[in-house]
Amino acid sequence: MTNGDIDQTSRPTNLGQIIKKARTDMKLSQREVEEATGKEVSNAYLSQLESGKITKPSPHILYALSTALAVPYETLMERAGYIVPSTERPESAKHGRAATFAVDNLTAEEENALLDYLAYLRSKKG
Amino acid sequence: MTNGDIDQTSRPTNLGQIIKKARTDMKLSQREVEEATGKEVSNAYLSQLESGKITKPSPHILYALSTALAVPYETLMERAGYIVPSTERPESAKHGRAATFAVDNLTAEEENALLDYLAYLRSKKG
DNA sequence: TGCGCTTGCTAAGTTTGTCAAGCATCTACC
DNA sequence: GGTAGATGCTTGACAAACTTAGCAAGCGCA
Repeated sequence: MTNGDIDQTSRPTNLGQIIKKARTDMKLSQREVEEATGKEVSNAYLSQLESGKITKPSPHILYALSTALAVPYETLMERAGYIVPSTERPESAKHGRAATFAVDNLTAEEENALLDYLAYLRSKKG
Repeated sequence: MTNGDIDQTSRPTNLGQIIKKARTDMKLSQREVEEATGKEVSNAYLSQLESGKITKPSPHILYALSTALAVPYETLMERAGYIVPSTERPESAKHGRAATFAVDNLTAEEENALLDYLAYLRSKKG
């Protein structure tokens, strides 16, 4: 339909094709996958996923599929357009300096004192 | 309303409370958070999140909030009930409380001021 | 030929995240 | 008093995820 001809044999790029390829590679039917996920993903829904009618299934669904189809969870998450936590962040000092505080295991009192102080600093600055 | 009295000062356990505490700790209004996320999270939606009316916001939303509120993305994902890929078992320190400062939005001055203040606090206490 | 079973798919419905608009309350300043 | 702005919250609408029931084509088998 909306679907032109996509090279099914080479490496698939969108989520639906990844799922479909993984499933057919394992020689499973859609209903078998439904079983394999413990009914967490219905065969009807799987069909919609593979045909691209659903573009962003919830991580829960993706996790079930990742285990049933032996595809890494992160891959599916990424392909669904979700931001994948940690797992290497290229540059962005991000944790660099922040770690100073993180590593330092603050006590609750210290945390509160620092937060108050920070609020004070910022209020001063406007 | 539906909300009994929940100890707001101690460490919150559900998503809404985590978000609310992070926001109030930073002394931001809901509309300021909306701005801070570049309008990716509306103040109306934020209100529903904090009050627990929404239990599973999309990872996209959680990511925006994590950066705006300086709370680790993984924490929010976990609290929203999503499975977090890889990333060691949370068993150990992780950052729990210190992460409140996760601090990619501390300026260098603020960081130094806070570190000095922390050193001062600890020297006082022995 | 007909029956049973499987496979992939779709049509229709429910649920839920998300937003725009607007209301109620509080503060502050005239 | 009045009115202006900020803050938290609710409401109504829409879209997208997800479910349930069921259909059409294919298979083997008596």
